[in-house]
Amino acid sequence: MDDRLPELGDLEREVMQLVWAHGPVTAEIVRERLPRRLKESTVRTVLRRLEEKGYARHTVDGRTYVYHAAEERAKVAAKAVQRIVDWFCNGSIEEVLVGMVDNKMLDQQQLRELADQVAKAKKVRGVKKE
Amino acid sequence: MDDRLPELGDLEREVMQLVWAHGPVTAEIVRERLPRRLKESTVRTVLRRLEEKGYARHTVDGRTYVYHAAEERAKVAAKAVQRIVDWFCNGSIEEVLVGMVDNKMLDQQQLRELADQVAKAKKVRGVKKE
DNA sequence: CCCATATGCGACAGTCTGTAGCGTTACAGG
DNA sequence: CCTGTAACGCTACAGACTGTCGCATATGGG
Repeated sequence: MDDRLPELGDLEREVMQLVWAHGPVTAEIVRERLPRRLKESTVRTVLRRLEEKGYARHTVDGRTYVYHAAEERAKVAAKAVQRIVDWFCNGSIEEVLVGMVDNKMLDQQQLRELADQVAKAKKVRGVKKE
Repeated sequence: MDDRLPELGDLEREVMQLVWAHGPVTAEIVRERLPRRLKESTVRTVLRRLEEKGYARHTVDGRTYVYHAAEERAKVAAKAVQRIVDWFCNGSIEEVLVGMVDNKMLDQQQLRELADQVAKAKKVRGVKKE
């Protein structure tokens, strides 16, 4: 439940982005959407690795594999951030936020708004899982 | 001013952690502090690569190299987080925070406190840079 | 002036990633 | 029922990155 997903390469990340963006996709769909033109086998290999790494799963439709994300994008991002925090800041999220403010990546007001938005978002979704 | 530092391997990260923790350090110091016992040359290679990657710098004391962090730990962490956000959330930090709340990595109250702490921290340090 | 020592360089194996060819298997139509 | 086509997984392979060193070289201190 708290598995550490392996990191992704550039292409792998691009593909995952597509998987997240457009719902379930086939290798062919991914291939079409990708900027660079790759061979089908290449795309399929990436998809397979993505599944091995735990980022995606597939179901079978006829003889076609349909891939869908194994975890929500936000969740994966959150885990990645968590890892960064653990590595560089002894788990202190605060330190990172401070660093971001220092770095002009966001300011206090923005941060405060985020706190509100998050609270709101949670309320809207309700007690989703439980 | 907004350079993307390359990612670090496990050992490299451990070493950087030491550089950040104890002020300027020599290869020997790092070697002693490291859990696993490595050869001096190994440590020096890592330090050199760290410098090549832009994470550290060195000054010379007699015939000894003294390494010190090129950038604050919090700043590097912030950049790393920023990259994650760009990759997975189209730059929406909010989405990540929501994900972290969802994942029970932190709750709204905590987030609100963070906002306060950050604001406070900034005030304490004053208008440092500018 | 010489030696001990700290340095950089080059090397090497193991792993990860991008990229793809190929043999195999399984629907779909004749 | 047989066969062609299409989708699949497997294996491969070169290039980068990393962890680990050994070694020839340069240099400061006594």
